[in-house]
Amino acid sequence: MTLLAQNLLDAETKAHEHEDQHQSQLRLWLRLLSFSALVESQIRRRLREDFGTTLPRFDLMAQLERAHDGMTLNELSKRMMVTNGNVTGLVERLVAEGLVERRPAPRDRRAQFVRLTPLGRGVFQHMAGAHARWLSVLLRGLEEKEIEIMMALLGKAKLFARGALARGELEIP
Amino acid sequence: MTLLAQNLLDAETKAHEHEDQHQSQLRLWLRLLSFSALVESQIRRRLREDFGTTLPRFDLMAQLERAHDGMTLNELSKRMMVTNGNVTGLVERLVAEGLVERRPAPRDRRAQFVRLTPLGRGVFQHMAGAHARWLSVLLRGLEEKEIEIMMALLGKAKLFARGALARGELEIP
DNA sequence: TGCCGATATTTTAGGTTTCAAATATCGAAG
DNA sequence: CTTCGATATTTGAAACCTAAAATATCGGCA
Repeated sequence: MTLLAQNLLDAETKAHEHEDQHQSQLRLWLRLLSFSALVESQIRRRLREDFGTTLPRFDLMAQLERAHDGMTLNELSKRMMVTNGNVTGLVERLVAEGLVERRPAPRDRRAQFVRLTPLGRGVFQHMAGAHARWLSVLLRGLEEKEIEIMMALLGKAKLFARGALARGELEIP
Repeated sequence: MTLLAQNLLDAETKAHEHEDQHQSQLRLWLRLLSFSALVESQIRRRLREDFGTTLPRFDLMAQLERAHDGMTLNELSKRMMVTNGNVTGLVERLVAEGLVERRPAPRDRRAQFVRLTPLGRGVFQHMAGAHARWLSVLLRGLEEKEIEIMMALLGKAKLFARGALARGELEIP
């Protein structure tokens, strides 16, 4: 038997050994997705009905609210975990609505800073309060202790996932 | 003091009483979002690089794979938790790729059944295997026991959220 | 100074998503 | 049988999102 064939067989065996684990991981992922889809759809609906805005716009404003002096588009896209081109369009619309303003970065003529206008800040604070209340309803099922457990597990999972990605474990397996 | 003003004050007091809880619920939600965004972006990338497809297409095929006789577009949109119009377009593209086929529903001329073609079934099984392996890497941080805990907590949270929604607790608060 | 790889942003093309309006059909009540 | 509210789907407009190419600038190095 060739070494390659041996390795393939090993892999096959290993795969079967861990198939149950695969199953439960898949089920967890699907459950997580369906829960977050449920919550997200309600938040989107409420943002639209109550404030005439969208979740991506709210997210962008939430990022800006913490940085009083604003931040660069690039940093914004990293924090929001979306592409640069996406942020360009979002900022465009928020500027058109008067909620956000752009200004050139002081030392770097490639970059520009973007920040909330006073209007934007006021509007956001309203929305953030409502947002927190909606979440308090939608997550009512979990007690404080359970929230802590879940926070810890998600934190651990994320840490390991980042590690695996950094080691390239997801590539060409 | 008017009744309205009294109610508003009560609401205000209540809000402050529960503010810590609000905080932890918000933090949990953000952590859940950031973890699922991380996993999702990797799965999207892998589906594109390895199979030249997208997550929504994969999701649609995954729904169809369980129903051998196919299902109606409406049922599909409910299970995927997306709008009807969305499904129309997705099915259109999958039909064009030869992975899915439509046929009129037997008794209802408004509806049509949609199902995987044999090609679609074969392609999906390949993708599903890879998908499970990616998840096994991305969720490696959680032990079997922890997965069970998280499954239970998510299930509970979802149940309560559905209940709250059914009782209209998210409306005009 | 002038070149060059890296970084910040925009643009382009295609796909995804939503809502609301339009179309077609169903099923039941009169 | 006819009408009418409900259901299944499609269409249209606008937004969101991505990847990849294009543009502009930076910063270091010869």
